[in-house]
Amino acid sequence: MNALKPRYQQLKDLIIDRISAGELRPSDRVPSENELVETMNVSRMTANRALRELNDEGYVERVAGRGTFVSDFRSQSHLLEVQNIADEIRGRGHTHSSAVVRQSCQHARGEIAKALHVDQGTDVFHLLLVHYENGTPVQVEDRHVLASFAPECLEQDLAVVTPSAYLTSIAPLQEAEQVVRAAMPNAAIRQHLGIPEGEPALVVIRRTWSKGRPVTFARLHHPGSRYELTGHYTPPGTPRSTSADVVRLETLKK
Amino acid sequence: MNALKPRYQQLKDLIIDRISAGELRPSDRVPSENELVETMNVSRMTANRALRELNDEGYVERVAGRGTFVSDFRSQSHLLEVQNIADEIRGRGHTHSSAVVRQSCQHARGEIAKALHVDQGTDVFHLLLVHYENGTPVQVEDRHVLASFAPECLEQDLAVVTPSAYLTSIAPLQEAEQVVRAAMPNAAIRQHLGIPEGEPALVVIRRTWSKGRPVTFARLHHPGSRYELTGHYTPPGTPRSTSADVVRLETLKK
DNA sequence: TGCACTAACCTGTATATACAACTTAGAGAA
DNA sequence: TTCTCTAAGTTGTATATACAGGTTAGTGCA
Repeated sequence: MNALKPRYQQLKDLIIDRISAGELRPSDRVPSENELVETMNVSRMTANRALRELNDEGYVERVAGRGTFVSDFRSQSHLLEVQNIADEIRGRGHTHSSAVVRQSCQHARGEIAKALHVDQGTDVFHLLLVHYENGTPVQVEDRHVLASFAPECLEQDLAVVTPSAYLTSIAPLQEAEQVVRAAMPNAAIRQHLGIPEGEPALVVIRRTWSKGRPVTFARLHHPGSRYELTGHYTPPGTPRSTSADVVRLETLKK
Repeated sequence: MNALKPRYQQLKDLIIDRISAGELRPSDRVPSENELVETMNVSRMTANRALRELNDEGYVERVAGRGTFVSDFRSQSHLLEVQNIADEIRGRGHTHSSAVVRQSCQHARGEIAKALHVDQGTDVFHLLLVHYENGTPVQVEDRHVLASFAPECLEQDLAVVTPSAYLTSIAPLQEAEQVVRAAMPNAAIRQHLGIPEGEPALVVIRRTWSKGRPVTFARLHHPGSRYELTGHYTPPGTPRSTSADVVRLETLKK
């Protein structure tokens, strides 16, 4: 029953776990092939395969003659791939945490009412959270939710279950619309993100539909210096291979 | 000099070429490891690595006991409108024009060489253009093209046929990778875009693949105050999750 | 006929070995 | 001191070998 994983996969898991646990940090040295041969009792080719695949998947970078080093994950997420920032961060093996700044009921007005296709004065919940990756702020989530769609929204502990996780648990999303902008954040946003004046923010404005109507409208501010969106398009070749190969166009550790 | 590729890479290229040429069609059987051992004069482990990586990259699917088969990837190319800003602008009923600032041959180094997967010093063409919508600058295109991919690049009048239009006329694109960032542009970029100091830029960094290798690397700067990216996402029961949903991305003038 | 079994494939993994190329620390010479 | 060169360690690749397990066609028995 317990299908034993291949040895090379066990090695990969072991190293990924150590990275996830923070035991190995970006640019730290990963045990060399020969060290793995001795400590893990495998052949060098098996250790080579484990480290090579971790390199292909972006977890580590290998330099002939020097060694293998933990990649400096730069925050990135997939364009148009609507996903939970908590999952995104955890998918990088990092720790997600968040703080709830505001969680209240308001009457929709102006832009919000228009975006949600409701009359002025309709009840909406206003949520303001800061999301942290390994303790560093990476997103300010300023979200409005149609109260009739998620009536128990104010009772949720949104620091534990993120708004988008909670909302998708209520009903599947049908459609999402995103706008990406570069903008100068105001002082409040700057303070939440811990960025200096003059640094731009990457702003994602997202509307999500469920049951045929828009149910939530969110402004997501990210620090321009620490966050980027990646998109990937493949007509004929290479559908799979997780996040694979392609993504690294930055990160030389200096 | 022509650094000889590893044997396993030669095998991969060979099979990709046969797929690209239509000689091997989806669900066709690919030569088995043992057949490659005999016909290509390699060891089985080398053939195994080639086929295994092709599997990881989605070109083929392998079934233990049965064999290796060309993946059934679906029909081609949307994204082309994304590739060409001239079409996007004209699609809005506006007038596109562009000015060529630089069109020269350089030796790849640092980030460029890394992004294009070539050695330092490899010939690349450097193109710098400014694109205008109704006379207003909307994009600075800073592009590097593998010289071996587009040897006649310097003879083109890129103000008439945009670089991306010219490149797609040479060979179909296999894959595109995009990164979106918010950043403060330098003085040169600011001047080209006609924006004041302190205004952020929305930067799209795009790499495109053809014939299995990255062939061009472009940085596209847009004025943050006048440009945004919009995307649309629908999660219908698309069996192919990874590719199709990430596709539609269009620029909109505010 | 119908069925079970087997032989011949195939992929998946693991090991031992070998050589090449690269990097760096340190020994040793000027 | 400063420079050069070497030795050790590292990754990258290639091969030969071995065994496990999945799949299929075909043999041969009932």
